[in-house]
Amino acid sequence: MPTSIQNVAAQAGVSVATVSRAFNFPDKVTPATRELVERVARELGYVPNASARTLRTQRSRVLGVVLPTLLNPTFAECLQGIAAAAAAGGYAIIPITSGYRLEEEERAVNLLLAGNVDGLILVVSNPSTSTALERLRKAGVPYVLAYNRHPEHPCVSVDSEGAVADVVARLVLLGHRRIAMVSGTLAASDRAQQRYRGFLRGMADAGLAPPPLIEVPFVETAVDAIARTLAAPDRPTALVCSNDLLAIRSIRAAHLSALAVPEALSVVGFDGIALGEDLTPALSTVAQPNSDIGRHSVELVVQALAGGIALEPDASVLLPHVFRAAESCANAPGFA
Amino acid sequence: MPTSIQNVAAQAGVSVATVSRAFNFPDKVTPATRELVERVARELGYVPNASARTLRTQRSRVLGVVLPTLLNPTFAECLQGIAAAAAAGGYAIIPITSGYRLEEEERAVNLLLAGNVDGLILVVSNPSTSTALERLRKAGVPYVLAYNRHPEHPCVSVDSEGAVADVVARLVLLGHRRIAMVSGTLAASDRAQQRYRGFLRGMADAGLAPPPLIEVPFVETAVDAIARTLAAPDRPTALVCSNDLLAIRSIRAAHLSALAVPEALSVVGFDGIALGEDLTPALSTVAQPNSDIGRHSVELVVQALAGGIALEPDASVLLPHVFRAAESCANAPGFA
DNA sequence: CTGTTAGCGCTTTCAA
DNA sequence: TTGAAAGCGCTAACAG
Repeated sequence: MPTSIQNVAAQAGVSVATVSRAFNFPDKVTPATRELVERVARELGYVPNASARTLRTQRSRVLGVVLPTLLNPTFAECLQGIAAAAAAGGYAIIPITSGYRLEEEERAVNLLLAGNVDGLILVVSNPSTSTALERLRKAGVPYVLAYNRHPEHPCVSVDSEGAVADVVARLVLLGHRRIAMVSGTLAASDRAQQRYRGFLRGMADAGLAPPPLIEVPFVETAVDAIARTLAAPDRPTALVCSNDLLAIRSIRAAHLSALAVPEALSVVGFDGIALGEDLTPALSTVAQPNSDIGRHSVELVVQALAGGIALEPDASVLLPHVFRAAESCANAPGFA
Repeated sequence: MPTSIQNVAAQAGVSVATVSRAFNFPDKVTPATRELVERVARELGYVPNASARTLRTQRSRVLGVVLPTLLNPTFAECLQGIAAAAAAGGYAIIPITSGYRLEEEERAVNLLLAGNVDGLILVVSNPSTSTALERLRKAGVPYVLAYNRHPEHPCVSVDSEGAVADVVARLVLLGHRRIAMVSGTLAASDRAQQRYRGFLRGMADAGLAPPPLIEVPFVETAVDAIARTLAAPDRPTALVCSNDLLAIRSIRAAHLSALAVPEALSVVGFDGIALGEDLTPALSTVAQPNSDIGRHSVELVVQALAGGIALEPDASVLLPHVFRAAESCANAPGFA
């Protein structure tokens, strides 16, 4: 039975307005009154009712977060950053996962909007095809996309395309010529598309013909699919993976194919999940500042909220990534 | 500018009560009225205001979740189960991470309570020392502990102690005699304590003297600490790890010590994170039904909520675990 | 079956 | 500096 402001007021012998002020504008009441109210409130275990406050002020001080999944540590790390920044700004968060499904993204946005969130951070499958974003814009609720990149939306991301092109260039320098890319379903993610584009560009820049993309729709069959490619006589000597989880599965596929990593096969990931550094072999990867992406996203919407201004696409920011060179990547076999 | 029930009523030419009924008790209005209301609501993009509803009904249909961290896939997997079960029961969730810190656990509970959650699922460091639980019980909000195990609280967990004792027995059967345990700070987690107890029991049952616990307080130094133990001439031939993340680091430590896993060193984890199956070597581990633990926890509090009854400690349930035999564990060196 | 109305707990003018 | 009172959007008696 939560105590209400009424009880505190009665017990303290002041009006509810005074109790409210004592909490929200401590300077607008006499120090004596304030202390009295605070003491009584503490004694009664009074906690302001968030719903009532939200209803009255039309601000919930809650941020909604829509993520594909928490099972990929990338997003878990990002969420950690979001949570920290939100807390620092006096906001609570309510995260919902969409499982990379469009209708779930929409459901999540609806749920969050109904829940009176003041703003949203979201990672969508593909901004171009997202119906949820349209609804969001119409609702007039500030939002920013994390990881996604799109000219019509405010985004916090890294240059995925450039990063992968660089990776290819590095591999070429290490003597690799047969370089293949491993990706999840391209259609399901704008990031996968950007990364693949970077792969194609990198190969073109090196004057190499890109082999067919190894597209693995289901994680369950990923290892098999990759192993199949590794069984070919002209198998690649290096695999560029669209994310770290795929890189880990690539390493497993190599193992099952009796190929040593990195001696017989180099593997490079993308994301920079913390776990990658503890693996054996340690994962070479394009490390994104996952936590910062979250933090920065929050800061953008909090600023918009504070200023009462809309968030425009030109608020977008590209955060720096770094290539984390580690054991899973080395010279091509036979390369001096 | 979210449309209110008033607007829908006016536009449809009915009273607000009718609109409310059309949404909450569709059978209590004429089909014609219901369709009219639904159509108008859709046209106006009406979404019921959650805060107003909560304020009025005193039920938020929101469950609070307190977890140590999402960076450990164990809890991310559990949260996935929680989210699914909550959604199925018509509840939203708001998860908060506590970073294994007591004061954060308390902060989280306070925040959640202020946020009007109807019930809570929590994973605390140690139920015995948790001040948050006392506050919770007093608040009269139904809650259940996940993973924790304590006679005075309703808990959903596995028999950690028995599981580890079994692991030791298995290792002994494989010829291992020098078996050591790797754990995080014992004081920080009741699970770590239970698992260690299981280790001691397993060793005692086998008539073996347990070597000192390898306690690694900080993840950053875990690999070094473990490697140090592996450098000793009477180094263990098997490592029982209190969780999968430690097992992964143990494998890395072995690698840095030029010890092959499992040929020179067997490593067994605990938790059963999905990733473990894709690693090389694939992780031997005590697999907990992480998702089910979450699901089951939710079901307990939802039932309590529905029945209006308190949740007693005797509602606790022990879920089955399975030993997942995989590549990281094998015969002791030289054992036929 | 439908409408009127009180009030959930809080903030915020407006007066005193 | 403080208090009285209106009202945020909704649901649930209670009437009709």
